[in-house]
Amino acid sequence: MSQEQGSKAAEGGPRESERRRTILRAAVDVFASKGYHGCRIADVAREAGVAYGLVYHYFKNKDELLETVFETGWSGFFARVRAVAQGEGTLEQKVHGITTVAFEAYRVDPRAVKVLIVEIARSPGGRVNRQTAFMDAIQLCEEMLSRAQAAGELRPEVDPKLAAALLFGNIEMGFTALVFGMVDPRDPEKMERARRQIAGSFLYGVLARDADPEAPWSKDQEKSAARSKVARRS
Amino acid sequence: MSQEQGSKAAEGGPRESERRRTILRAAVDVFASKGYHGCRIADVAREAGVAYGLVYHYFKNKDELLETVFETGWSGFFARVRAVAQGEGTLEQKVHGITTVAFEAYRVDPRAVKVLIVEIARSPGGRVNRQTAFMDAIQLCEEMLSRAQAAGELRPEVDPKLAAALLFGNIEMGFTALVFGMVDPRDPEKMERARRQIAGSFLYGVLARDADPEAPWSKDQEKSAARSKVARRS
Amino acid sequence: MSQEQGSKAAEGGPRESERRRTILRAAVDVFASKGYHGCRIADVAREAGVAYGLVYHYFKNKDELLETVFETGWSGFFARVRAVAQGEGTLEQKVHGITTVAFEAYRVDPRAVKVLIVEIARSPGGRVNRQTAFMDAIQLCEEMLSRAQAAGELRPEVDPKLAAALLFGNIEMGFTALVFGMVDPRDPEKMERARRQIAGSFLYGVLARDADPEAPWSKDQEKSAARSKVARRS
Amino acid sequence: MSQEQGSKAAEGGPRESERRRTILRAAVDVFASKGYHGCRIADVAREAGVAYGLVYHYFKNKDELLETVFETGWSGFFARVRAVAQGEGTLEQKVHGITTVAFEAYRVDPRAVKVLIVEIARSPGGRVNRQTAFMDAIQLCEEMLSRAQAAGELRPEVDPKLAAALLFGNIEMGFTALVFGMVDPRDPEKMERARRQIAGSFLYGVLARDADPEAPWSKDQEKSAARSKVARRS
DNA sequence: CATGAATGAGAGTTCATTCAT
DNA sequence: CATGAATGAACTCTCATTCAT
Repeated sequence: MSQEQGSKAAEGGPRESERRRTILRAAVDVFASKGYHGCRIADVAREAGVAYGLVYHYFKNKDELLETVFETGWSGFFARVRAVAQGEGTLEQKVHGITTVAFEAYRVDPRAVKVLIVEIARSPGGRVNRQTAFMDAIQLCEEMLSRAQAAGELRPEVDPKLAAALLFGNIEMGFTALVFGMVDPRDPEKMERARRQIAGSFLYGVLARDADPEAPWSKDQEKSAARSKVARRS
Repeated sequence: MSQEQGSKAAEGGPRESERRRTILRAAVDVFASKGYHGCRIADVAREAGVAYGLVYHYFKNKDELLETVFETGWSGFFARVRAVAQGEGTLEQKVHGITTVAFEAYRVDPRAVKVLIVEIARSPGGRVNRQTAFMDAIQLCEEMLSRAQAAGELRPEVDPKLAAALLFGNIEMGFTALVFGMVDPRDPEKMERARRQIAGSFLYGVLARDADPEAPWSKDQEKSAARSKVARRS
Repeated sequence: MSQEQGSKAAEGGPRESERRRTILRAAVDVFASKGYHGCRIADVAREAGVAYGLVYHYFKNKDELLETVFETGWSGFFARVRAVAQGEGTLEQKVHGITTVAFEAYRVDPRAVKVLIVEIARSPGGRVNRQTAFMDAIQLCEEMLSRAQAAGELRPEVDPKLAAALLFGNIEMGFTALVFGMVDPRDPEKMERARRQIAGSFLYGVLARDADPEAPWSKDQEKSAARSKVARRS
Repeated sequence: MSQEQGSKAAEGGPRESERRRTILRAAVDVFASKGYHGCRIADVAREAGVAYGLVYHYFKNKDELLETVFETGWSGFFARVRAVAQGEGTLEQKVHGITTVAFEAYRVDPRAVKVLIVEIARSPGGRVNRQTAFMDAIQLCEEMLSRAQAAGELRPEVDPKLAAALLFGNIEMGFTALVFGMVDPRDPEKMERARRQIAGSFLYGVLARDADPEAPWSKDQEKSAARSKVARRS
């Protein structure tokens, strides 16, 4: 997706038209603030500072524009989640890794995340792509959880599919809390605490509890901090 | 809601117009299947089997119709949640009660819940009411959690507001899983297991663990099941 | 029009239903304040304090309602104008009489006059009745003027038809001045002065001047004629 | 207006869109024949030979279209009237000038005048502009008459404001007579005679009568009658 | 590439009119 | 007589999409 280098412009333009990206960027912003249905192509064009006929040079129609916004935003997120889910580490590490990916995405581009969450993930009658994509992520985590379960990290009575859904439910609710202004996104410490609570809450609910007498996010910050990122299992 | 007797004002007083309820019901169904933006007033009218203009006899405009769908659905849900949150019982019982209320609502009228979740709770630029209502519920739970925290039921380092949000995040994601077809709503046992996982997952994450060494979904099912306040039928 | 003694009840009901008159009255008021097109039947009904289905008991449709408002208001006015125009007296007396009738009508029921002037006399594509009625009045005055012309009261070169139209033009503009608030209708003296100026202005323009050899506004007729800037043809 | 050359901005600068003018022209015609309320935007579009939506490309809504029709027609008329009223000449010359401006406007574009008179000047609940504009013209003439009165041209007992209103009342009634078909607009001579009767009628009513100390409609009819203005040719 | 005028189907809303009670 | 729920045609306005320049 990012390698569209074959420039159509003759001289030597880089991968993707500058204009196209401008429009995409504008679309993210406008969708985020007014919603997909609440905005007009003209709004996107104005935000991008181009004539609105130009939008149709780069995108077949409004829906494809939304689709592209989705792809662009989602593919990066998905790739990072997959890297974590299929990489090395304990389940705990992976869960913290996934939440970190999510929160980082929000920090970098909250608007894009908002569009993903609000406009796309739940749009009724959504195109196949979107539902599929969302399911893909859950599927990915389900597999991760199944492997963990097989390895004894996850309690056997937990349903991996539902647990995967809940993981994203937690993440999404965290975002919602951000979007609704319940947490100040500019306070890194609060953000990190929220993230840890989300990951921790999930983990407590599903982790096998054979060997961990300790509190998830005990007063002993060092300890808990140490746990989050790196993982350790005594 | 279930007593549709023939006469207009036979037994229960003046009530609400039969037709008005028919339209409201149709609106719920149409919104649920095609989304607010994707449906036309004509669809609602056809679904209700009434003339186009009659919708406007009972509702000022499309938006007020949505608003009313919201109020109608939400107020009942909210009242039940409040009864549980402000009633008697341990935090654990209450959390199980709240999730039970939510799942019961879904069982009774999945379409209405879908509209609440998909169309309203997240609609961008939503009317004050909707956002407020959602916040109200979280506020309610926050207070419940604060009291529990003061009583030592909740670990002190947990942020009640965020925890309240996460509780609803869990519930909502459970619904989403249902809506997306990940759990078959007609299988009561699966439903109950999902509910218990959601409640349990949340509780594990926040409960003080001095007094309850036991797992919520331990083998000893009777106990935890018994706690489920609302929908238990011993 | 003024003898509405009868009771509404069946036993001794006179000519017209009480309710019907109430509705008619309301129609006059509503038409006067919001215009024919700007109001709904519901407005008339509300103003009259009746259910709006009732309007259709007494009037076939909205247009007939307007028509009736017109007839009711116009017939009285027309009858009085005719009495003056076809009665005894000099042309001067008659003209003063006609203006007096008009101003009196305004004093008694300004709203009705406003409807007559604003809504009916000039409505485009008006029904035959309305135009006819207006023309009838002009016709009436034309005949009056023709007789006066034959009697030497009117200068021979004056066109009676145009003069008749101008008479009503003067009257109407006087009303317009009232409607627009340029003259306070509650000041009888000002009203009378306005009326006299209107009648006088008209009379000056058309009366025969047997004994006035002098030019109206300059001794030198040629000169003044020559002054007519644009359209003069020496 | 008459130079419809092919190119968009060939000779006269940027101007106004050709299409916009076409639509405006069509609006005048349609309003004139069916009235503002009686016509649909579709009628205007069809008359103009353009697509429905284009009307909304150039005008915000139906009301703005009417407003623009008004401005366009009125501003030209008003400017000409002002040029006369504030220019050089005797009161008599000016009054003749003003009536000439009005009749000329009718000759050039009777439809536009009809819309001005029938649809706008009297529309109930009209926008500020319209009423204001009408008042402006009367105000203009009132000032003209006041100056004339100070100069002794106007009889002192005449109220300039009312007289100004009556002048326009006369003019307007002349138009009405034309609109109603009482005078054939294609007969220049009849038109001119009507115009002169209107101007003369007004002048007789208000001009100072240096040689006539008597009341306008005194008992001494002969004298006052003598002043008839319209058509005498010594 | 870029522009924005032009198109027209579609949707929300109004309201005159009917009719069962 | 009286009521107001019910009907649906008509109309305004929007906006995605096309296309000539």
